[in-house]
Amino acid sequence: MITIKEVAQHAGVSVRTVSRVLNNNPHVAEATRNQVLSVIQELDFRPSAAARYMRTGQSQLIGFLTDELAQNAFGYDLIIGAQQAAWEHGKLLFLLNTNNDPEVEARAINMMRDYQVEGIVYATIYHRQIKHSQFPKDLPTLLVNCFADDRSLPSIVPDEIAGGRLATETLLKKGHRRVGFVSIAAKEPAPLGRLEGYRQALASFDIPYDEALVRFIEEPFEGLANSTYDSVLSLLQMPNPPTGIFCFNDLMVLGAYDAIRKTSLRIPEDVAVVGFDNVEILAAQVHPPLTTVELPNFEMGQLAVRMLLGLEETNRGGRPVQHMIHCPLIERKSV
Amino acid sequence: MITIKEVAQHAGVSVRTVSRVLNNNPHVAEATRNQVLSVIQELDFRPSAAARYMRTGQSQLIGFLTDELAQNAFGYDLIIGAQQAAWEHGKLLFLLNTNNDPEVEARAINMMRDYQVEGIVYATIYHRQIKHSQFPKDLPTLLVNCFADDRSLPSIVPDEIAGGRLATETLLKKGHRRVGFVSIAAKEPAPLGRLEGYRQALASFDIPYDEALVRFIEEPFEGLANSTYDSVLSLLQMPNPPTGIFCFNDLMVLGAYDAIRKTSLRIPEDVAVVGFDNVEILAAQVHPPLTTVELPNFEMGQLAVRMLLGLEETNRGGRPVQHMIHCPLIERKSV
DNA sequence: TAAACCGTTGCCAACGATGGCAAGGACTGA
DNA sequence: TCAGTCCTTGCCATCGTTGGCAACGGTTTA
Repeated sequence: MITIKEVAQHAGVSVRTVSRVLNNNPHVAEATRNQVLSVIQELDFRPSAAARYMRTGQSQLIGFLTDELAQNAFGYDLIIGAQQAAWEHGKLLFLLNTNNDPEVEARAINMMRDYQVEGIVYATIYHRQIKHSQFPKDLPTLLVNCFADDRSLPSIVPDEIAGGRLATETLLKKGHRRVGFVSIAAKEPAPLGRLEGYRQALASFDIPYDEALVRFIEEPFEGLANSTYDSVLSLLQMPNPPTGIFCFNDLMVLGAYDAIRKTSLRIPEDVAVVGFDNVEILAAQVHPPLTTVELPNFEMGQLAVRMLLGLEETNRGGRPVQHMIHCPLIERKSV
Repeated sequence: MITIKEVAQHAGVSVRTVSRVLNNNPHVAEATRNQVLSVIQELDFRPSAAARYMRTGQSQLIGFLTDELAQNAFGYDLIIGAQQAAWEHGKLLFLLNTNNDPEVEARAINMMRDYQVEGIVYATIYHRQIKHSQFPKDLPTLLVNCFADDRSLPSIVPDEIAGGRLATETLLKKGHRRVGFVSIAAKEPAPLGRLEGYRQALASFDIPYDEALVRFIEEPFEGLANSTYDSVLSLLQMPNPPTGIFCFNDLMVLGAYDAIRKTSLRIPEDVAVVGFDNVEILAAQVHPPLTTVELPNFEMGQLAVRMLLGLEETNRGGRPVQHMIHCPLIERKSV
């Protein structure tokens, strides 16, 4: 391994001067700088990040902690967004997937501290509440897709209500007056919020909420698409069936499509469908391509890192910012 | 930040002794060790990885480089597998996604060198050949899902031929004698290998290869499921249609299922389907659940790290090992 | 009784980089 | 001509940790 000392020797200057060149210090004669630069190139020298950190206290590292997120297709864009933002600012990302095991999580946080990460992004796969106490107080922490029980940490979460409203309104605006909603039976922000959005949208069109049009799939959620098939089928077999269906997520749309085709109805002519999440390999590949509300994972990851680096506001009125991210509509062909 | 010096002061011993405790050096009296340990706990001291590296030259870091892999749902298991193996040996993973941009890739490798990673795992999304020259010769490198043009680097790739054979045999064993194959028109190891496996399986059952039963989808591959729909439909409308269909990947199965249902045939009673990749959110969720050949991404990631750490053979007869990973069949309900 | 030995401990240099400080040379202005 | 200034450069301490070496007191051995 080449060191700064060797570079100095080869260039016939002191170590201090090489250091100055490395750090773009103006107090170096142009000729000296070029000389050093060429030696650096020639020797293929790269300063040791560890040694640099020792002096400066800047590790340039960001810890990225996930529960089960990284195991799942849904969240990968989040990591990529975070990585890109980090990269743009010369930072590197440490990725650790804890599989939602508290013990692993504690060990992961310790490891990150060992490497003196400048901050931690903690991202969860499902929008949920977490305990703030698991994070060290002395380390900047940013939550994505989750929020602290006492709101003591800045967080970024999707605006589920607005998203649910948008999905429903998309159907209502096309003239659908009987709109079904297939969701999951869980007391979590996502199903709760999207349902609330669904109700708000109906209300804004002066349509009464009809609970016969709403189906909640119970746990376990393994065969989710399959359960959705049953739910949608029962919806379509009602005497006054819905002409538009809002699915809680894109995965469920697989089942919904099957059910609609089973009844020989056409999409979108007879029944329009709107999804949620915009998982590309589902939404863009099903037939017809799915109109869905996007969970802007890439942007959320990007914003998380930017906030962590202090490039965005993280405090408003003395309280950590709780960002609500707008989920845009991705129009394809199912409405 | 607490340092070893402060621990030493609090414990009333020398820095050297604390270091010995930290490194489980036997030359410490039991009482002293306990005393130091309790101070460490009390102060919540963690040794600085950077300082430690400075002395020992062991960064405990592994670079994980991906082309577009991390952007795609297909490959995340690979990353999780690698991470878990690294974790088990006290190593940390640096994740960098280069988006297949050579410039970013070069910069990423440099960054990893800055942090003195002990080795690099380079994983690609599609099985392909890469140039060995982009990697530094002085850094252990392991290729996953790809191989070096001159085979100068150890690599781990799926056994496409055996996988294709397994998929096809699964159909043949159930009595299907007319087996269609829908693939992509690309001169890459995956389509080439799986086709070869398909031919071998037919041959072993004494069935002549009939090119009318094989369809190749041309680029671009955006609407892949949709193109598959057309291909499968044309296959089923042949005078002597296949009763079993092998799809190059699980994504294409979405289109295949649609086409089969369109012709009012049942799966698997009238037409059996086998996929490839075992992408959970597709294979386990379509109806009926898909029997498919698994691309064992988790195991490949795990093996990559183990090989990099020297826990597995990386050289045989003076040549870098080129591992062929067996792809097992995941039986569900489509055959 | 002295030498050898053992277990335990501490001093100090080293890893590779940075930054404060000072010094050398060239130039300016009086 | 000389002091003052500016530009450029080098010396050296420092960051937190580890490991070689030496020293210490106490015990065993010849």
